[in-house]
Amino acid sequence: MNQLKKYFDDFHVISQDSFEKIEKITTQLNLKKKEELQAIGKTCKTIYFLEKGLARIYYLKDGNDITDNLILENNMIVRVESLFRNQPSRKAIEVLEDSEIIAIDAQKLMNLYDENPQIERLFRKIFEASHVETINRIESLQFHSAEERYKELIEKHPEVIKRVSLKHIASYLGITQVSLSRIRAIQN
Amino acid sequence: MNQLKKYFDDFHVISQDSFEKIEKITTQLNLKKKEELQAIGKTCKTIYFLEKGLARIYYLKDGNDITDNLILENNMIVRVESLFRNQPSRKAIEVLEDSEIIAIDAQKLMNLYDENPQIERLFRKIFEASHVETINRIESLQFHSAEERYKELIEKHPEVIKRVSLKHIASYLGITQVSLSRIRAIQN
DNA sequence: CGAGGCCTTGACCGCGGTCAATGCCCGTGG
DNA sequence: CCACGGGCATTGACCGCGGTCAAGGCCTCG
Repeated sequence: MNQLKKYFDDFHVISQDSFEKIEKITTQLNLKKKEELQAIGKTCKTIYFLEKGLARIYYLKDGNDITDNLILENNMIVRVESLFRNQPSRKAIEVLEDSEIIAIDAQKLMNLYDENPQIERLFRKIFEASHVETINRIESLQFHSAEERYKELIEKHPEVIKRVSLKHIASYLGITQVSLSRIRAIQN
Repeated sequence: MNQLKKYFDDFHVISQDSFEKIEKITTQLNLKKKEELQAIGKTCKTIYFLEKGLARIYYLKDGNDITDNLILENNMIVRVESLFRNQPSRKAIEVLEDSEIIAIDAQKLMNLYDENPQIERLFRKIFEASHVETINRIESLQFHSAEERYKELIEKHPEVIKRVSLKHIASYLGITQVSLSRIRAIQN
C-alpha cells in the first residue's frame, strides 16, 4: 500500500483521506507464476497495481501468442481499450513470475470520481502518462528497425531480458523469436 | 461552435453554462492551405478543434518529413505528448486545406478543471478515446502488412486518398511513397 | 512555356519471416 | 537418481516485402 501511495504521489498528490477511500475499494491478490489475472473476452472492470513480480498483456493473432505489453513492478496493469470502452477485451493478462497485486474495482473508482474530483484527476494523470508512452511506442514501431527497438528495450529495462522469455520479448518488439535470436547473436 | 457542442455531447454531456465557460476561452482561427498551426519546438499550449478542413501532425526524422497523424473535420488536433508533459514538441501541425479551427487555451482550460469537474471529465473522456485509438494503431503497425494498413485506411476514411498526397499517406502508414505507389498499382 | 512537385516504374538489395534441424535446460515420473 | 519429453533458443537455407536510387511522365502554377 505504501508503494501505491508513492506511485500516486508522482502523478498527483491527494489527501490521506482520499487515499483511504481508494484503499477501501482494493483487494490484495497473490498469483503464482503463469497464473491468469484476466481472461480473453472478459470486459476489464478492475485496475491492477503490480507491487511485486512481472506481468504481461497478450492476445492471440491467427493462433499465435502476441505479447502486447510487459509490466514491471510499481506499475499499473490495465487493458485500457476495454476499460475505457467498456467492451470485452481480446486480450488477457497473466503473470510471468509470482506476483503481488493490488486490485482496484473500476466501477467503485468511477463512483469515487463523482464525489472526489481529486481522485479523478489523479487517475486522469496516470492514464495520460500511459497515453504518452503509447504514442512514443508508435514512433518506435514505425521508424526504428527491430535491432534499434531491441537496444532501446535493454537500455530502458535491462532486467527484462533475464526475466522474460525470448518469444515474449520478440512479439512485444513486433518480430519473431527467430529474428530476435539472430539480432542478439550479432551483438556479441 | 454548434459543431463543437455536438462533438462534446458524444463524450460527456455538460451544462449550457459549462459550455459557455469553455466558449469564453476559445478563439476562432482561419488558415489557408499549407499554413502552419504550431511549429516544431514549441510546447503545446492550445487544444484545437477542426471545424472544417484537414490537418496533419508531422515531424522530421533524419531530414525526412514524417506524417504522424492526419486529422479530419470534427476532430481535435493535439500534440498530446507535449501537452501532457508540458515539454517542447518535436512535432508540428499544418493544415492541408483551407481550414476553420477553434483554439482552446490549455492553461485556461486547466483552470476551468479546478472550478468545474464536469469539464475535466469531458476532456478526460475525449482523451481516453484518443488513447484507445492509439493503442489500436500499435496493433495495426505491429502485425499488419503495409497493404493491409492501406486497405484499412481507405475503408475507414476513403476521402483521405483524394485529399492527401501520397507521400503524407505513405509516411503515416509507416512506408515510403514509392512502396505505397506499388501497392496501389497492384490493387487494380 | 518552363520549373518544380508529385506519382509511377524498373533494377537491385537487405531485413526479417518461414520452415526445419539441432542443442540445451528443466521438470516429472519410473 | 536417472531417463525421457517438452519447451526454449540457436542456426542454416531460402524467400518476399518494402527500401533505395534513379529515370521518366504528368500536372499545376507562375
